[in-house]
Amino acid sequence: MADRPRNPTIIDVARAAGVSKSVVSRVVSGRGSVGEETRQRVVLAAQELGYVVNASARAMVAHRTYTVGAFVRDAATAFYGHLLTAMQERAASHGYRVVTATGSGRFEVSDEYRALETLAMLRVEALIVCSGLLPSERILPFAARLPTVVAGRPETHPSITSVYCDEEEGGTALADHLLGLGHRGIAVVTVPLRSSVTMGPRSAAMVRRLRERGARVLEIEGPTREAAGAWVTEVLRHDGITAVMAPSDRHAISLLEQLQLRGVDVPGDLSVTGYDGIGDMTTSLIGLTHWRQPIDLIGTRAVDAVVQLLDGEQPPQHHQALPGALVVGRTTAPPRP
Amino acid sequence: MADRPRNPTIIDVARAAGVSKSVVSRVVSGRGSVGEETRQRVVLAAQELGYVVNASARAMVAHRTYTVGAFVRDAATAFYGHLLTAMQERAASHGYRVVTATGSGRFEVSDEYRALETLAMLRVEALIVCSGLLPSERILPFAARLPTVVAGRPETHPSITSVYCDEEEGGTALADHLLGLGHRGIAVVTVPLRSSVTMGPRSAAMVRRLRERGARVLEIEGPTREAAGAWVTEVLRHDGITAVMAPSDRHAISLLEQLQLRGVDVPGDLSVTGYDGIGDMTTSLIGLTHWRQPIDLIGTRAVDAVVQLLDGEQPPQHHQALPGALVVGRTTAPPRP
DNA sequence: TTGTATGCGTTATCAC
DNA sequence: GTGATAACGCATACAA
Repeated sequence: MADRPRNPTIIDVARAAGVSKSVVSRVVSGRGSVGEETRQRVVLAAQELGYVVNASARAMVAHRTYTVGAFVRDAATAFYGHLLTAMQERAASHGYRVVTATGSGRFEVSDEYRALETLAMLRVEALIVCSGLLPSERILPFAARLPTVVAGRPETHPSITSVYCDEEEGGTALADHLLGLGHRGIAVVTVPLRSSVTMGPRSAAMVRRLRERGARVLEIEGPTREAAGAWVTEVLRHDGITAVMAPSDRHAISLLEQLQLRGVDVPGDLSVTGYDGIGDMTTSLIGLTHWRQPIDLIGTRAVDAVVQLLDGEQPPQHHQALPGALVVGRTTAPPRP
Repeated sequence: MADRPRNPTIIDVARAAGVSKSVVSRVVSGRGSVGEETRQRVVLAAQELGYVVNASARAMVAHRTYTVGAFVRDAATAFYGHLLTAMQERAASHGYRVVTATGSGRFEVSDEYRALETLAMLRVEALIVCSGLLPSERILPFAARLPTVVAGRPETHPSITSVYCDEEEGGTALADHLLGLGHRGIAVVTVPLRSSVTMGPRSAAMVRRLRERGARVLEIEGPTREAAGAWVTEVLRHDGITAVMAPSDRHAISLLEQLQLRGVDVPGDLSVTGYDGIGDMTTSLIGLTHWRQPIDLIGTRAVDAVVQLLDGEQPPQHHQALPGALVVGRTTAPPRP
């Protein structure tokens, strides 16, 4: 860094106002009492000098940073972007800042560790983990030292607080929707649990429900969206498949693209469902039938839980499952007779 | 915050390792020399105690935070979400952290001020401003105290560095594309400059170019995407309009939705263009013809510029205009004869 | 109400 | 190579 003028300190302000630094400290922090006239002088002096409190110095003596750390896997996706915004906003209303540690979209284990360590260096007072990939075991060591809540994904570990939208419910509802339309042969693009603790359970729930109710299920393992072409090939190879369930809206979009390329009519030839309901792709334009997660609510509740934890209270529930909603669009219809 | 065990300090580590705190400081910071054997003992002790450096304390004495502040208007939009991610990643590779100040989507002036002040409290070493709304005059006071670069929007002020994708070029290219297809009556959804310094110039460029080349232009002022229905009404009221240009992809999507509702065929009855090329909506599924901004590049270049400024160098160019690209999709076609 | 003194955790400058 | 010691900017208990 090039040489730059030193930032003014309370001492500079004190000198300018002709008082002691204690007085300045009191007026800028708002604690303790100062004469109204003195206060005026100090405020004025501070303004003239362009004084701004030094958060580091304050943190040192206060042993507090009023900061919560958000570990986000990929802020570039609409889901996490929204979540982040909701959390920032809510945290601010509680008097906390949110500092984000986000990774290269795809965290390596070492990156992930570095990210968490950075948060620790910053002395964040609590942690909000937003990542469908990070397994619980890797979170536990941090949860042991810091109030930690997991947002946007199911979590059952007793020592971790969580806020999420029930994946079981969503997967089941979508399955029921298709069954209700009369579909009996349904393909499900599944994601292994180890790849995502959100998409894993939801696709598993879809499969389970469909089987429960006697449908024929074609499972297609589809961890990466790039393989959508292969999924379609697989689906078309089997007779009697009249619907495809994707584990996320983005997966569904990729699917729709491929179907479009091959001239497969949706929902005429094939019904398609998504999952999430975030962003622009599920708008009326595409009309994707999907399960909608209450993303803003997840964000605010996660922050609320963290704040309660910080206040030494116990959040109302250890694991908060928020209600989602089935949104029926135009990509699902009864199968062709 | 509930009472929590104090974090271990170098003193704790020193005691555990049987050395002075100076030694510990040297091994954790990597400066100065220590005996290999001693180092081992210290590293071990640090690990056992779960020691992590305190960034605040370090910042106090070092007068550096290795942190750059990003002021982002709305991280929930795909554009800023991507930008943020790109910046984080690049900054990390330079050894800097990015702390984000983002607002309620729609900043009030006071929020905006508070956000910037928060960044100042944190003693960010530089500022990256990503907001199409914040006028230059409001940035100048900060630019005077901190190396500042504006990312993702045109900027001509001599004391502000900027990295962006030329709005003139994009608007012009899209206009030329439509003219080349044979359109002669074209509606442009414009945004006033005061609402957005990105969308303002680009829509102005569209209008200018179309007029230059003799087309009939219908200007529709459309600051909010919610009014898309009204735009369509306006367009349909005029005879001979065969194309509509939107100031962003999201505007274009809203437009397409409304056109779909009214049964207007795109591109048969009407061609439509967007702008940005971020997110999922411009995928082949929708096939929106648009101008694509090199968003990742904007992010990395902005960070590079900031780092150079920090190093006391002058960035190669004060105002870096990065090349975008015309992406022709399926929402534009020659007008019906 | 105001001022003084102390300590927060770290790095840097010295002696040793 | 190692260990005291002095800042850094602020809050606070205490004295005035």
